[in-house]
Amino acid sequence: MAVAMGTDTKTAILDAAQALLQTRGANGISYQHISDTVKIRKASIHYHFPTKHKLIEAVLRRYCVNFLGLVDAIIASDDPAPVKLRKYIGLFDRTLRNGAGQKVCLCGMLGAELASLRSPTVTLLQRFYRENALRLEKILEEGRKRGMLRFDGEAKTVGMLVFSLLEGAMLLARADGGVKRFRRLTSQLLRMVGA
Amino acid sequence: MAVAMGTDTKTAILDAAQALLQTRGANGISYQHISDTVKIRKASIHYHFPTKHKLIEAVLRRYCVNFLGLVDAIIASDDPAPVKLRKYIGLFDRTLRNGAGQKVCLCGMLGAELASLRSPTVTLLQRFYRENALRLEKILEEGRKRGMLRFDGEAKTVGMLVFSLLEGAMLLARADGGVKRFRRLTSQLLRMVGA
DNA sequence: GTCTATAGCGCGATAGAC
DNA sequence: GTCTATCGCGCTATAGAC
Repeated sequence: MAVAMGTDTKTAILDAAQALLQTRGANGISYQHISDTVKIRKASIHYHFPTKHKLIEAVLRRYCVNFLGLVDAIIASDDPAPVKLRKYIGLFDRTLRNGAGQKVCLCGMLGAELASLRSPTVTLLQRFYRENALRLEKILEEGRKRGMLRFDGEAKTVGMLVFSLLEGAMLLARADGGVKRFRRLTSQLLRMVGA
Repeated sequence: MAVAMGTDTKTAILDAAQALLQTRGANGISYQHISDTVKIRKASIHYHFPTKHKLIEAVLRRYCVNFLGLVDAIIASDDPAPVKLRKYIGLFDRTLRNGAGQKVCLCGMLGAELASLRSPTVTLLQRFYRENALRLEKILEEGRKRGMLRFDGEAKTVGMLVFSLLEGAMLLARADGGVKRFRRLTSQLLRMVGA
């Protein structure tokens, strides 16, 4: 038996931990919370992830790979830049929708709790921010060159701005306005970059 | 003796709690942290604020009043709209600077921890967001009418966008780029509303 | 109004049986 | 790999002396 597909315990723990992290944050969850979701005793979680820090790091690492993979797929397509941008925004929109308006981007959440995180996790977070800004820069610059986007200033700066807005809008949408508000903001953003 | 000015214990606790909340969040601090800062035993804090929730609520209430007061002063001045906008952004910039790059807006932080907060605190948070967006709308609309700002779309939506960006940019700036990055983003934002 | 002492609980983590 | 049991600690909150 190579892999016990689907019901892999490690994956189930990562899934539960990620969902909890996206709603309550690192300081707001415990092994007990995870144990309540996955049908496993809290002590057993330590077999798969010896410490809480290691667990968070593992969740974050998987999240980054998955997310950036989706972004790269969007970039690799031959959609025009405005569509790529819409699809990119759709990744955040989906999180808000799937989480019943209670989840935010994992990296936005952990960014708020930065002071409680350890070095490998902080480094991963920084890389995630940079990689996203970089990919947005690419989309924006390409779109502008081909005349399908229109904005002043460096694409790099606008890329960071778009990313920062998405993280901020997600956070605030949860408290007030929900997905509807989030969409109004992202539509306005698209307008401001000429999409 | 009416008031023991300056060294009011209650105020000292609020100050310490606010600073800690802005760096570590509600779930990241304890009465012990506050006790380490203010020279008072942790049990004594309960005399002034019976529960942690009440303490957080009190910090938030004071923060909202102070912040919105500053915003109203900016609006009441006869500066042109672009200057008002710059001054408004300056409020966030100052927090980032004064906190040695470790503090974010209290309401951005608590927004991330929304799921751990109780009803009166959540309501205050929502009000803070709305009041800020409302005031930004006012500045933006006035600036556009007088031809000193230029942007497409509803001033209300752009107001929410500006506020969301500031909260998001602050959060991310702490992890990567600091005040310098924050300023690059806000300069770009001003450019995008024609300031 | 501040203190010491402590109740009572939940936490992360470990030991050792199965 | 998962369990039960438990350690040791930090937390919020309370009781009662001063």
